[in-house]
Amino acid sequence: MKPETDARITDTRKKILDLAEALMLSRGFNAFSYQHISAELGVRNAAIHYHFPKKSDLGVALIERYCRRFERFTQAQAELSPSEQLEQYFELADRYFGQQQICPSGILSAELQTLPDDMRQQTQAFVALMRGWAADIVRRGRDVGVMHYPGSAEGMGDVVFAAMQGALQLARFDQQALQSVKLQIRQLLGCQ
Amino acid sequence: MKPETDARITDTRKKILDLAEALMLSRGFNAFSYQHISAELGVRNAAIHYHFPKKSDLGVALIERYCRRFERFTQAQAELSPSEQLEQYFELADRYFGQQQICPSGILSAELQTLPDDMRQQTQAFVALMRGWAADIVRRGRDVGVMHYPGSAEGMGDVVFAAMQGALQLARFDQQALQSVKLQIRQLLGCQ
DNA sequence: GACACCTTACTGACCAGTAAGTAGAGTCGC
DNA sequence: GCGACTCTACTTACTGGTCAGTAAGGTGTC
Repeated sequence: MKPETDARITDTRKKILDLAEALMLSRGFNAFSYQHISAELGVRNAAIHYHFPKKSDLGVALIERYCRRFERFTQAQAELSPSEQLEQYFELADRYFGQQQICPSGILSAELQTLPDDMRQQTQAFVALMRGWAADIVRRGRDVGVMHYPGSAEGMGDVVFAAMQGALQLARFDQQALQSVKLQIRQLLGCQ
Repeated sequence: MKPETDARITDTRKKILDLAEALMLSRGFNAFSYQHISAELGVRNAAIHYHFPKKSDLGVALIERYCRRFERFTQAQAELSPSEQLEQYFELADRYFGQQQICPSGILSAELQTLPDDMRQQTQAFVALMRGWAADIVRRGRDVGVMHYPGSAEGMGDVVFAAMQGALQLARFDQQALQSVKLQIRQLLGCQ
């Protein structure tokens, strides 16, 4: 009966978000239902609706959390070198892969046409964040002389971002594809 | 009453496949129903089930058609130079983009976890085809001296394939992303 | 007694899939 | 050249399941 043991900290809302996140990244937003969450959580369907009245509310909350998390992620490694930042991004992808998941921007853009309007706008903001960050890394990498590539930093950032998103999807068929793409990007950037 | 005028050629089965293809590439396989097709076609729902008893039959037929079409596509340009072949692949992506669609391998790998088994296997074969072809182009490009890149042809092929798949998804938010990625890939390969 | 956080119980929409019937066109025996 | 048969390509009518979403009630806590 210690106050630490009754896990008040982990409230239902957060559990819902965590479960929804895992479901979205493996099955897609349209392909999971409130039933999937409530069954796993041991509550009734309507409990989910209490926290997130519409499914799009849940979706928007998910993407907002991604944005916040991603901004914390980039801020936390603002002091790292560009090549270290690139490796951090690769590790992020490894984590998704380890859980049979794909990139959130990947699933969201694939399903974009069927997403509710509010989710679509949030997705756009999230993709812009990730895209801008990839461009930042390779721009600063070239500025400090550790990365070398032709063309613009925006173009190279887009290639890195798109290739990693594609690689996570490719990795669903061939486990080695992710490693292969990571290695090739390092070589294309001339770092390591 | 000429025998040519009563368009017997365009049979329902092909119309179903064409409509299903467009729906899958824009909405995804799980997000379209037989209703979508039958309403557009002016027939009843069960008419679709006559041609494709299960939805997975329709899905498998779709991917099989992709495989056949893609093999014809690659055979037709076997004589072209590697850089011309690359441009042909880019034009393929442009066509998808022009119809607000994404790459079939993109949507199928995103939805993979929710696809029926037979579709999953077909998808794997299709992805292997496209992936092998991308590697072939850059391998032959390097062999004849018009493309230059570090690392293996397989790695570079994977990057090109994954980047183009990702670029089509990115292009749903920013129209210029596709052009940007295409240009950057050309520059990375040192051709043009 | 007010509020947060659930519950039970329900609605209406949509979905894949099935069963049975039918219209028309082609084929065969005679 | 005509009825009987058969096959293709549908139709109508239905089932059972899943879904998001709602309304109203309960329960514990402050």
